Amino acid sequence: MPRARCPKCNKTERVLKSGIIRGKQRFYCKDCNYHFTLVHNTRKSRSHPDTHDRPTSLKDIAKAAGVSITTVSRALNNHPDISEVTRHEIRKLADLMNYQPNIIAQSLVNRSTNTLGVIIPNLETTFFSSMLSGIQHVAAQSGYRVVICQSDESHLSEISNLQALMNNMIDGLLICHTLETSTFDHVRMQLNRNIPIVQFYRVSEELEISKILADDEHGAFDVTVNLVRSGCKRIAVLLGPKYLPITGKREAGYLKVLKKWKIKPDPRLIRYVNFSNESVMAAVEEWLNLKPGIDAIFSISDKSAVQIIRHLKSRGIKIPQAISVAGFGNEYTGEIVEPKLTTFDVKTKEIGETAARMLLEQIISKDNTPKTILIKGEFIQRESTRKPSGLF
Amino acid sequence: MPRARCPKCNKTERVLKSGIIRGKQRFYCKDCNYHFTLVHNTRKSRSHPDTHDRPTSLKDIAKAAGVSITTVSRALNNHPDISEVTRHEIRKLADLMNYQPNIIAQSLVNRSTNTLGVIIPNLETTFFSSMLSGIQHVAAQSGYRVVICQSDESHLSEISNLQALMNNMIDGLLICHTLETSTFDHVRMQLNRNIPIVQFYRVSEELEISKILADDEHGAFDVTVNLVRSGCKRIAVLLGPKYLPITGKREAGYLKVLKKWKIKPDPRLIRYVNFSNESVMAAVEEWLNLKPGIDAIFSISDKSAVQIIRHLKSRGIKIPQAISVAGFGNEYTGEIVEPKLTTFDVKTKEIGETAARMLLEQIISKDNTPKTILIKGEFIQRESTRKPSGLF
DNA sequence: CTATCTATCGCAAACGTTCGTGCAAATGAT
DNA sequence: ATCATTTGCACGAACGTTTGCGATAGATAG
Repeated sequence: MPRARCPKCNKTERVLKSGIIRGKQRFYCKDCNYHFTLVHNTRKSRSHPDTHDRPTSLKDIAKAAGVSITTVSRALNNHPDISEVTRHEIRKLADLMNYQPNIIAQSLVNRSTNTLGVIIPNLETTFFSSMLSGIQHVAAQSGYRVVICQSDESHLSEISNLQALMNNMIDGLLICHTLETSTFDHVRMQLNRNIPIVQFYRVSEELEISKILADDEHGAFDVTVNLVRSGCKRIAVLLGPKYLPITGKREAGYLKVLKKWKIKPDPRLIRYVNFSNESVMAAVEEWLNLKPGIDAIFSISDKSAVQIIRHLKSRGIKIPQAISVAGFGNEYTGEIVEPKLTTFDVKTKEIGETAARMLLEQIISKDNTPKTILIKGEFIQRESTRKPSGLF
Repeated sequence: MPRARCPKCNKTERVLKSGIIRGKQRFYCKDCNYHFTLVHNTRKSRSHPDTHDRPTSLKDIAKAAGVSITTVSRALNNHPDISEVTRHEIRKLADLMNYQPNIIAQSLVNRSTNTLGVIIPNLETTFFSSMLSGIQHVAAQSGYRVVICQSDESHLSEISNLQALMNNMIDGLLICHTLETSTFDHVRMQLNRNIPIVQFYRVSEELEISKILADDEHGAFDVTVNLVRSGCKRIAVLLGPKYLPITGKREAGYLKVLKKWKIKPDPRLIRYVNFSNESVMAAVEEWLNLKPGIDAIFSISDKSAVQIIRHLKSRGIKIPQAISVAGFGNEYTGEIVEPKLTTFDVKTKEIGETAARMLLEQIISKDNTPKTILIKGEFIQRESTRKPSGLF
């Protein structure tokens, strides 16, 4: 058994084993009263502390300039305590050594990361990705980074994303809930940390935080009004899940028009679906078999509306002569489909921009009093509905 | 002049001004030999160090459990040095106190952030946002966050985004260059840091880093072959800017088919555009005025192809009877337009997923040897081109 | 019972910043 | 010349972790 050599007295006689620590054999020299293991210098080369390959730090510049770390930091931050000559000298040196501040260290001491978190149901449709685009632009303008999470319309995923993001990583959160999300305890639990949260598009009214919404009620009102004015009397409406505030708002807008025009609402014409193609088509088929036929379909989303148009066309139904179809959202496909889709532009990008601006404002002002902003949309008359006659 | 009171001796007589520091007046008490400013306790309440409103840290748990910070850290990290009882005790306490580790502090000491950076030209089109979606999914599976930057097809924006992201913030970078980007020094400058970079979709061959590409040459080959087989002989092709590798690859695929079928290439049929609608339409108009007319248009992107279809239809040109139109990319709109667009599915989401997987592999293995992966796409025959006769 | 070993914990240094304060030298006022 | 003030810089603590190593009480072997 080759005895270990004590690094202090350089003898081997009085050295004995002293347990195993993290897989390595440890030794103990009775003479020197010294514990040691055989593998050393794991973390950094202690023999030559200069030969690190790390990016240059303030310490490196300080050493090169012959000043303290503090001075370098202050010089680079334009602190008034530093003289013009020193500042200049240090800046030149920092440039030369290609110094880039370590954002992580800055974040640790400043307790802020200049990062916003975004939780969004989906990125593969322009509807949401354009919101994200708006968010990212506004954030970048203010020097904020954006980290994103897709919940994929899964409530559980939303919860885990939320918890992951809120761990000291972000200065504020933007969230657009999934279709599944009907309880909000996971958000409520995070409110005691002092990280502001702003909901956008799909919001919950039971939370006392800021919200950015599309003007769903007015939007649905506008669309329905235009359908009525064009002569439609039996307008079927496709809505989202019943517990979503968006659904309620749109239904309210729709019903308000019927009431104003004294049209008796037919509950069979109001259907709540989960956006899946099957549920949409099932609703449409039922409508088509109704005894007093329908003369218009107002769909929750442009995507469904486009599917409906294709379906009706395949069944030989003329649009808009027999049935008018209107969508909601103003996605690009609505411009491509034939006939071109009448819809309501909810200004998704503007929603994202406004949400980000509000969040940044809350972060900077440190004032978290809840505000709500409605983004006004715009009715877009195209070809899938008849033109209003103007007699009303 | 109200003299300041010394916080030590509580006298005002021997206190004199001592410069201005960070905007605040400083004082000096000759008796106590003590410097002070009037505003105190900015960083934390030093009088009652217990009454912080910070999230619970290891230190808090340590104090509550009566052990050292080290022990708490090790208990929570399942370090073998900690006994079962202690570990249990501490975990229970941590749960109770709602402890969440500070990711920033972890990142600082571990020198890794578990974060990937993505620079992407645009988010408002499904083409790129679905790549991002793929990236995000793969990253999330491995516990990595994703921070995104849009370059908005601006070279300068790409550069500044790149520099901002590379400052210790991310463990690896995924980049898809802008249309403007023809020099790559800004990327080359970052290669000496040991942060792996992977290019995807739009790549540069002059950089020795990993790349994930669509199979442009085969894709263009497949599309062109199908046009030729359907009887087209004068196939106009719309390409991107000449300096993009993608352009070269597609042109090569196109030319290879012509050569194989012994069709003499006509330089007037090959146009390089910058994706703007005007440049596309200008090219189309020139083609339509050519003496021996064209019988097919193969477009760089589905978006342009759809625009071309609408343009040709508005001029009364039958598709595909008079002119076939094929796109590239397989965007959703191609399915909506009439006639439905024949195109090539480049599998954007798969490109994103593969890029993220490769980057993660490089990060974990610490092996940055460049690899290149071609993502195989799929030709999609729809209605905007004639069916191949099968005689060839 | 002694010699050795094991299990379990704590100390303190690092990671790269920012910032309150100390302090000597230069400057200004009388 | 003397004292009051300003200037310019440095020291060291703090942010919340991780981790190498030291230390000790109990266990085990001989």
